[in-house]
Amino acid sequence: MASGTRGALTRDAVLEAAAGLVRRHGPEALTMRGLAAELGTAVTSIYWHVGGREALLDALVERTMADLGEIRPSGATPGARVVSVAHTLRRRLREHPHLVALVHERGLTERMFLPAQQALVREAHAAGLRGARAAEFVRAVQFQVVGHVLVERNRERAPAQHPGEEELWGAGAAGDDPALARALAGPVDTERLFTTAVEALVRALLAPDGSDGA
Amino acid sequence: MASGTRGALTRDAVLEAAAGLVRRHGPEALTMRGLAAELGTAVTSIYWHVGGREALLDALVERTMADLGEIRPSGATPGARVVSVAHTLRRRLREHPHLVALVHERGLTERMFLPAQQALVREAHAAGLRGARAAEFVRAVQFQVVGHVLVERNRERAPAQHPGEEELWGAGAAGDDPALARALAGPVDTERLFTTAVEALVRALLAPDGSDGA
DNA sequence: ACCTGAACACCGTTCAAGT
DNA sequence: ACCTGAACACCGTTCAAGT
Repeated sequence: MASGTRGALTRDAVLEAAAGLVRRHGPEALTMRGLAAELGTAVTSIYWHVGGREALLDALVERTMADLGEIRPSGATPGARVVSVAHTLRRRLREHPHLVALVHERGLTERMFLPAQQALVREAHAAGLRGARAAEFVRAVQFQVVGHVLVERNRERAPAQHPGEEELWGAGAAGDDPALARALAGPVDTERLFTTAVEALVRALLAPDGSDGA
Repeated sequence: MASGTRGALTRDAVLEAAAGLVRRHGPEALTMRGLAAELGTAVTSIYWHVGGREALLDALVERTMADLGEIRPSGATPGARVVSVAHTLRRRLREHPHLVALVHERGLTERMFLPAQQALVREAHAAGLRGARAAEFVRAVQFQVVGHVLVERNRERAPAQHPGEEELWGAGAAGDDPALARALAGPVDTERLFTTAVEALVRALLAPDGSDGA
């Protein structure tokens, strides 16, 4: 069991082992005692190197968030580049399935978005938005992307829901629109939905005639 | 301490006491032993009436979700009515601060939105959308609203973030747009942001010329 | 049918003691 | 400086026993 690198225990070795545990079995499987067993050391050694469980999870989030890296927009128009930033962030977050929940529990969703924020500001300026309008645009995209990822992760974890949409839209409950009933009863194409929503939001907020101009 | 209604212990009395504990101190404060103490009964009696902790939380979510009630749209146009549905759902969820996290943990965010779904389908039809297009519209609004509430709740729980937007946008980091730097460094008007985002999404998706029409 | 105490198998954390 | 075992104060859950 003790897969720890023999020799002196280091803070990094503890974090590495903890990250592995979380990656393989989720955050709830990370117990101080289990981690110590995996490292072949005493529980209390972990406290010496990284502190308690909370500090350990903090360090883990920090470490994973750091290698999300910077985000390079691509596309011809500001709108297209904003959409590309959204897609990149979503993809990166999906590569670390447990991170999202961990970050959410810690109230760090805001920080999660920081690397993307500068890029979005540049695009907002390029699209002619400035000041408070630009800030609101950046925030709207941020809430949209992070919110979508949270909801998406959520429904992946709980595939069967009762009573769910299937039952609700099973019969001819949708008046005279069977195609709609079928669509709502079936699974969601979250990738497509994400694209649709982000594109719609960007289109509306970058339109020359915003609804709250003045 | 024992605030329990004297006499026979009922499933309802247990749920009532549990709901009070969660409302006052949050879900993590709900322990089987603490609840038993509050009820002036043995821990194991709770197991007889409602089952374990997981079943207890399930019942609590069920019960709170039930009194979210149906949603009546208001407004002159379909677009305005959709926005009103979004606002109503957001307001109701904010009245039960702990519910959102509880529902999220249980993977029930989808169910949370069911009462609003029928109303949205009606408005989609009224706006001329049908079939898959209408379904996608409903889903987009659903993800938007629930996602926003999740992010909003999250940042309320963790007001101080380091390094946060304040530091990032403190200096003249935003090129030549001090108004934007100030806006991004300051707090978020989530209510206004919610309105802006929902209105933008609805405007774009209900526009006669959608970007992905056939 | 309803309620009980005791016991089991876990937790995270602290602390005094070792080297 | 680093690591240890023992102990503390909790958990949720099960079970055999009571009435």
